[in-house]
Formats: sequence, structure tokens, C-alpha cells
Amino acid sequence: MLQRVAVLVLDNVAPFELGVICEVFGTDRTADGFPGYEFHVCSPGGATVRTTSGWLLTPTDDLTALDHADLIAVPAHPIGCPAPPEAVAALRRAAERGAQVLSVCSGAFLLGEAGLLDGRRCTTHWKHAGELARRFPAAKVDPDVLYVADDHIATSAGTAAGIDLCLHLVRREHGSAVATALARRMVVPPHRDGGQAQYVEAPVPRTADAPTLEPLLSWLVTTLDQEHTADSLAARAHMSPRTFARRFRAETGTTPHDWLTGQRVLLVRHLLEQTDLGVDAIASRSGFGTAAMLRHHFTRRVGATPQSYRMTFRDRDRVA
DNA sequence: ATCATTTACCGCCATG
DNA sequence: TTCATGGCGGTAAATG
Repeated sequence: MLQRVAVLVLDNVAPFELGVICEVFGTDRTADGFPGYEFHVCSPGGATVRTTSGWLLTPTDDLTALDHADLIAVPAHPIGCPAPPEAVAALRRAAERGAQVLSVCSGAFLLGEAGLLDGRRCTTHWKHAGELARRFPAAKVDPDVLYVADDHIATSAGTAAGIDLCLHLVRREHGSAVATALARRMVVPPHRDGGQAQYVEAPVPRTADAPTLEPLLSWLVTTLDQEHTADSLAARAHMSPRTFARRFRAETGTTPHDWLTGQRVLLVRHLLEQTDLGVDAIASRSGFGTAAMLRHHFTRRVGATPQSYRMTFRDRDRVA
């Protein structure tokens, strides 16, 4: 249960990464039906810290807040800045008692200092991935993903990926209806999977002379119930199968089939939360065809069975 | 759970 | 020369 959230700030904290965390967990939207959090910003001794932009930030708490938090968020700090031992120790204590920990960008280095990355899959900004692996040899650094959230230690790549990770945690806690509504409120894309590549060749849609796959993708999400094959998609995009596969990876960072499955799972989550349709009906509507197929992909990607997912999220949170 | 069959994907390389 | 293309074949994964 994520109720108490504590952000650990040190000198030279990066404002944008900090802002991402504040936006998701530190802004009161309970009036609109969103879940509320007890939000603490803490530093060693509660001392004022300087941001990388030069201005000063006065925390609400000292490090004792870490001992009572359900979620501890670590924004980015420049690598090489000495981490106060008491902050590292507090972080380790929190992780040991099972609190959820998340880092954005270079915040992962602080998690490394606390030994939280040992033996764990993790990530950071691609530019720092090599350094992170060198500094913490026991960490399994994956430089190619937006975020890793395998267990209660979660790490994310550069800045914007922090938004994806925060929304992922909201989704895990409160379901996709809440996460999607929150994303809409923040005007960010509703869901980017953690496995999605950090490098995408065309993250920004190009202009008319260089068409993108965007129209195809938009059409796909409205026709998830239909059958789609690699060849049929290539034909619709007026490309050879080989070129289509290449272009698809360049633009989305994944493969057509994998992307399609991801979208179908999102639709399933939605239908489980918002309707009373049976698993068979949902399988049919989402394009999985059979309940067995649905269960297979759903449990693999969500980590819960459709039934338990529905039990958890059905009617629990109302969103305006 | 396991298996046989089919499909998707990607490295390689020739082509324009 | 460099670059995108697209056909081929091996391998991994999905499917039923």
C-alpha cells in the first residue's frame, strides 16, 4: 500500500526529475477522485539543499521520514557528488523493511551506494549505464529499457522515463483507470511499457514528406479485436515485411507482435476494471481469441491472474 | 506440462 | 561511396 511518500533530496538535486515525482505523488487531486498521498520531502537534518539550477529548496522533513514511508523516491543527483552516509543508511534501512524504492535517472547511483542494486536488474540514463555497471559490478544494468520494476526496488532511465515509472507504480497500486486518467490530466502518453527502448529513432512524428507509422498504430488500437499478422500489417503500410519490421522497431523500439500484445493487455485491464464481461468475452473483444491465450499473456505481463486483477481494482477507485 | 506445428523476427547480403 | 530496401534462411517464440 503506497500511502506515505518520501522524496530524498540532496545537494545538487535535479529540479525536473524532482518535479516529475511531485507531479505524480505530491499534488493533491483527491477532489477529483484521485488517490491522495502523504507527501514528504526530506534531506539529512532537514537542511536546505541547492538545486542544479542554483535556487534553494527547503525540505519538510529530515531523514526519519524515510523510516515511515511506504514509497521512497530518489530523483537525480550529479554522479560523483558524495552521498551523505546517513542518507545511504536510511535508504538501506527502508529497503530492508520492504518499502518501495524508486529512482529517476542518476538517482540509481544512490541506490547502488545503499547496495540495493546488487543482483538486481536495473537501469539508468543510457549515458550513465556504463558508469553504473562499473561502479556496482553486482548490479545487472540494462541500458535499453525505460524502467525496471521487477520488485520493490524500481529504477528508471532519463527524466521522462521517470514519469513512465511513476505512472507504472500508480497503475500497479490503483489500476489502469486511475493511471490513465492521471496521465491524461498530466497530458502525457497513457502507457509506455518498461521494456520499451530508450533509443527510438523517431520519437517525434515527422512531417508530411517522411510518413510515420502513427496512423497505422492509431488504427490498430481501434481494431484490436481483429486478427493481425506481420504480413497483413506490412501490406497495409505498403511495405515489404522486412522493411516494415525494421521501420517498426526504429519507431517504437519493439516488434509489431509484441506491441500488439501490449496494447491488447491494456485493453483487457480496462475491460476487467470497467465492465462485468467474462474472461471469454474479453478475450474475444481484445483479440486474444481464447481465454487460455488471454490468461497466458496477461499473467506474464501483469503478474496477476485476470480474476485477481479484477478483484483488486474493480470499483475501488472512482475517478472524475 | 509437454509437444508439434506455425509464425515472427533478425542477421546477412545482394541489389538499386 | 553510402544508404535504404527486401529476399533468404536460421532460430526463437507463439500457438493450439
